[in-house]
Amino acid sequence: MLIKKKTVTLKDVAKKAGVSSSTVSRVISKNPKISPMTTEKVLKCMEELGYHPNAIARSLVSRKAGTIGVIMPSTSKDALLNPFFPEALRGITHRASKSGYDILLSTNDNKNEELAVIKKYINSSKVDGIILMSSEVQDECVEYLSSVDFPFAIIGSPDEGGDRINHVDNDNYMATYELTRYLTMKGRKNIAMIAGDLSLMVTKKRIEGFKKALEESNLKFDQEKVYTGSFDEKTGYQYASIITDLKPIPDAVIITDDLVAFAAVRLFKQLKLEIPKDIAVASFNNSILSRYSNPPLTSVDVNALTLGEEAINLIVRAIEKGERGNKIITPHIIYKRKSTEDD
Amino acid sequence: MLIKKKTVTLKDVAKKAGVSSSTVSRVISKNPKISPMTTEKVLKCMEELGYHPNAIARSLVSRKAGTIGVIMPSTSKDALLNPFFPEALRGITHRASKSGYDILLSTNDNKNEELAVIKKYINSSKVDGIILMSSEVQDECVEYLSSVDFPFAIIGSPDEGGDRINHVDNDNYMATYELTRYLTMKGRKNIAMIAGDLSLMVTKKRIEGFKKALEESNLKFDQEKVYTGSFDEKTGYQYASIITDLKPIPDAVIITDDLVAFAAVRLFKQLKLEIPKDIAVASFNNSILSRYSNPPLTSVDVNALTLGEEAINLIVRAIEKGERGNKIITPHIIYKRKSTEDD
DNA sequence: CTGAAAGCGCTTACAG
DNA sequence: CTGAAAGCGCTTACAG
Repeated sequence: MLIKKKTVTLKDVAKKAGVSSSTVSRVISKNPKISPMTTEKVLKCMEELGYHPNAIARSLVSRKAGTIGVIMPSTSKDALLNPFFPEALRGITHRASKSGYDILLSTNDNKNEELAVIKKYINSSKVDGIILMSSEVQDECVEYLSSVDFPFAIIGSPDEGGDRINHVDNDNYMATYELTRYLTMKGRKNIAMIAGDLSLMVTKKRIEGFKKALEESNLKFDQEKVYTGSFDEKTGYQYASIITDLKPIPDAVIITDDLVAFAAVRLFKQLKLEIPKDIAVASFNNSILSRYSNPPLTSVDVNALTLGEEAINLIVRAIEKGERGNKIITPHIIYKRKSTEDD
Repeated sequence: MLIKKKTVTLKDVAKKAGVSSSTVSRVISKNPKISPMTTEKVLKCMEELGYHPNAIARSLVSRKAGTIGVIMPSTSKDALLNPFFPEALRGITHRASKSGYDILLSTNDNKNEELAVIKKYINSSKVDGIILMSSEVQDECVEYLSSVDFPFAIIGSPDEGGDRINHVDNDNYMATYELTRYLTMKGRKNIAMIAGDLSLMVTKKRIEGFKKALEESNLKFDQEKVYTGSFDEKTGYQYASIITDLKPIPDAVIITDDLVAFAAVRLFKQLKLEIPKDIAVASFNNSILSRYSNPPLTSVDVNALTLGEEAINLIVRAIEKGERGNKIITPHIIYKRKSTEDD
């Protein structure tokens, strides 16, 4: 058994400094009413005793946990393999610490569990606010958080009630519109799309942007050529092989994740399709994979780091000022690479 | 301004149930002395009032935060891009929630900040224990945690004092030994190594294993052919080009990260070297990259998920039973793929 | 500018 | 099996 060092409390400091607890407390919270002399004396005693305020005790009385809960999506087990999440997480932790908050991280296996975690965090008063790293169509977690009016922010877009829900997102509609238009300008006329999980808001938006761009290019939007399903390696192969079975084979494909695109590219190459000559490939996330692919892939950088940082800005305002319905659109960048550039 | 719903406290439940606070508290903590009748009555009142115990208040009196701090390494900015970390994180959060702990996550930009975060966590009583996701030679964070005897565990190996420090690791020495021996059995006689950051313990161990295997194979260990430096894309290109400038060019190279290996492979191919005929490539982490590479890369799977889970097991025992110096070795698997198999 | 007192929401010996 | 009381380490009106 280890010898438990008696913890130094505010009281000890007060006694040593010959002042009241109130005064010490005020020095800690930098209350300007305390005289410089007293402040200095107290500070010195704190130093000498090695005193550190107990965050738990402060939380109890101030009713602020000083903590933000971050909920990783349950959608896909390999979600964390997608560099989007770690990158956004980095933005979150970084900005949070600057804003004086700690991050409570949770992963979960399914939506029920996700909701349970959220309720636990809220009911136990462990967090002051919550960030949802993704949102689904008809997301029950979003609905719950809205219904109890607990401070929260979404990375992504809510299905509905966007004017009441804090969220930060790229303009996925516009990004996909631009990407598609770029392909049509390059002369592509038969464009397929591997769009991701249809229960995700992002998927919905991207398909809309895709559709709009085709229409404006006087190309037919063919629902049959929009493939939806979970994001993983298999998906890439699977849909890519369906696509190559089409007659005629599409001359371009937009894929909503580099990982999936990478897998698709491999199949195309196995089938001796030349990229971009026979089929152009454009994807999202601009991960290292897209740069390392052969040929390098044109990809939309969604700037996950910024999304994470802005999510913290939103949640802090929600917590400290009660703000709701703030919306931030962060810029995306289309990196044009060999996979779509034939010249 | 939102109407602040008065929070339901234990007292409210007590009043409604017509019992004392003590009794309600005992029901919460499932104290077996409370009669079934009373328990039921209290439970019913809790239900009806929508009562949930306040974790902060419990923490204050029980002196347990119910939280484990996880420190991401500061070594490399793109550390989170390496799938090792997200994967380990998933193991951590998953097992932690099963053990009744929440995870406080921190990233930081440098070692000083890392130490500052650790001190903050400890001094403010926000965490019951700390997991370090990597360890350096002469790691000041390890030294600090040891000196104050705060419960902590390392994913990786400590530089010294291993018998007093809880840690979970692969046998990196053995893994690299095996990998090297495998290459020598395949007839490779001139093996180089891109070993990673020399300040990391893992680098040290792997180099030792490499050396040992060469000696046992009666091959000369040439310090000149062990390249150390930070883990990033550039490193791959850089050292790969140094290697290809050697005369004769090595017939195999071991690279301690898939990402770096991937970059190296690209350069080899640009220089028209055939893999594995001219140069075999073996790496670590078995990320998706290694499978997607052309040719697919032989890679050591370190099983990051398990490392994360075991780290929680260690820290929980450290917190709840005061255990120190526990050591867990988790198995690695060498996935042999085309990049080393010529036949 | 400073202090005494009450209280944040719980737990835990102690007593019965 | 249950309750009254003290206390965890802080903050914050209130009073001066």
